[in-house]
Amino acid sequence: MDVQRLELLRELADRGSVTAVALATHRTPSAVSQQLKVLEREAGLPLTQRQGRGLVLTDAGRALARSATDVAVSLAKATALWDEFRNLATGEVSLVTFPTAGQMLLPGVIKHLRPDLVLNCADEDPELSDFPAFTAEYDIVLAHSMSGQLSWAGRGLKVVPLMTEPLDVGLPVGHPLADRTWVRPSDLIGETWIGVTEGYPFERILHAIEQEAGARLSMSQRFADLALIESFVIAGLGIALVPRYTSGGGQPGRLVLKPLRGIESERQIVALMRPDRAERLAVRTVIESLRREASRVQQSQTAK
Amino acid sequence: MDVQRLELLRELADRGSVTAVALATHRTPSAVSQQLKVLEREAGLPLTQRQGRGLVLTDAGRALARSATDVAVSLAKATALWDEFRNLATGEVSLVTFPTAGQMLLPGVIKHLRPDLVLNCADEDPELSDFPAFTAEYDIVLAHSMSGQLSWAGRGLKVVPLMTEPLDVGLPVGHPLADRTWVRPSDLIGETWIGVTEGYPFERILHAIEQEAGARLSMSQRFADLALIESFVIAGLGIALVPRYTSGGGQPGRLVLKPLRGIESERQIVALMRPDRAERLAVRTVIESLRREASRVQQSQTAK
DNA sequence: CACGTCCATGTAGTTAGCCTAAACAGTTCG
DNA sequence: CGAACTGTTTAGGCTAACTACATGGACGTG
Repeated sequence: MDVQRLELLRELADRGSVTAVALATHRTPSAVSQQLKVLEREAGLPLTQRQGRGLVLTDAGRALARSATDVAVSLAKATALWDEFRNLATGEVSLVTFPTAGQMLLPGVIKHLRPDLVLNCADEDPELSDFPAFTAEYDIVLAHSMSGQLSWAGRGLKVVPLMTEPLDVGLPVGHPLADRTWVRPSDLIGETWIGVTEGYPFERILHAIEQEAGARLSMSQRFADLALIESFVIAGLGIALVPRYTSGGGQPGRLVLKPLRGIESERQIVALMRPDRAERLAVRTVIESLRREASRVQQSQTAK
Repeated sequence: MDVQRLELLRELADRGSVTAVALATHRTPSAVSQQLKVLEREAGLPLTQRQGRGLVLTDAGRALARSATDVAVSLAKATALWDEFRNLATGEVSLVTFPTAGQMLLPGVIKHLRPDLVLNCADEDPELSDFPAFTAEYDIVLAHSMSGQLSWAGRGLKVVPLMTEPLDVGLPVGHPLADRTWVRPSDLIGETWIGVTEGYPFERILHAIEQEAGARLSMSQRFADLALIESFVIAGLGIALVPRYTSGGGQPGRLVLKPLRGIESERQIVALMRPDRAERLAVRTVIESLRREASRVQQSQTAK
């Protein structure tokens, strides 16, 4: 019933290997192994079992790891409480984001943060990696999903919605649809598309357009980087689905955005966290700042 | 943010002195003092302050102690969970009761308990001592209160209602009211009463009778022990307010119970626990058994 | 099929942290 | 004023968790 040992079990559940846990907790694998063994003896039933050269949790181990999370949460609440008493939301907070969200939100957030609260940011390509898994490494993970679709439910992570961003159709100036105020799926038949990489969330909306319009879209290129996609659109090589608030920043006036009607076309930007980390005062402060910044961006954009 | 230290702070909040904490946790006062000092240094703000020769918590200390309870609860839940996995509700559970509840419930409970779950019982006089305070010493505290009146709210204790027991008017055989099916407050004017000790919960109902009947009751004796009261009633020295399910056991047929109408005359029997202890599997098992036994008693009595 | 690699886990030695013991200091009361 | 309480300090021992190193399976490869 030792908390440190429970925490180790929890880390094992999250990271999947003794070595990874050891690395993350600044210990030798031997120390981790020993402590887990003690925990197992205390529990009186096997919590782990070998699988190949690795180690996996048993059902009992997983259940215990889950309740270890509750312990970690209440402990984090306690430390947050006394941070509030001293009212200093200080310390370091780490964050990963996908590029567009970082570009849209982070500069504003960092500008308004107290100097003694350092926010360490990094970016990752959302389609290359399992974003929820980053919650083991980073305090805050900015991720996006299509509306309604909660791809990271049930993992026991805390999900804080920050904003919903419409996805518009990006056109080059002079395009036949460029003087419309909005477009429908049926308008888009026959166009050449600059697509996103396979598996990217935008993909679903393109499929929805195909279903609605009753025709397949021709997809000439597939890119992950938004700026690259835009440059292709501007060059007249095709049209693309782009997030409204983060598009056209590089070459203003040369890219035309048209709202898409007849289909729900938006993405949700959320913050993902391990529940215990979400309780930290410094983390909560950053989240609050993110929410403010997000609504500020949304306000200023809809005002246009 | 060490759990053991938080636990110590919590104990200090509950018990009020370093020595008491040391005694309860099988340590020397020195050890407790040192750990509290470390905690205070970690917290960065004073958690305790001297008062006379004793020690009291500051506001911050109390707040931290409260969140320490949450930690203790989640930890207890974790250990309970793994006890469930091994499904052995084993170990020791301690319990205090006031005499009548113990007489009514405990034999039946202990009879149905697994032999490897030892229940250590004790009784205390409810008016002599602060019952909620016993939760520091015992896992389960059986207490009673008048209906509606929750004298132990807000202390952060877990309260589990077990049963409500009517309080009847006890009469000697041959008493003028003995052939009635029930009595009203106005019927009781002019009687001599055998009362309970000052401050006892029954007191409130006697006052309510006085208010309803519009006259003061004459109280000749004041006892705490029920059997003593009954013997006085049987001897014709007065009438008394007695709990229905636990009266007349000693000398059956010589005491007559009459329901009291026109006034709510009942007491609630509840179990009081520290919230963390309430989570222990063994404790939960005992509580469940108490509830079953209570409803069994209530069933068999109302069937008469 | 032997070899290197990658895991997890034993073993021995070191160290850090928590405890006891005993002396000390402030407060209350007879 | 001293006896009997409080809680605190200091010194020192012991437990327990860590590191370093060695061991033993499991996987992939030349």
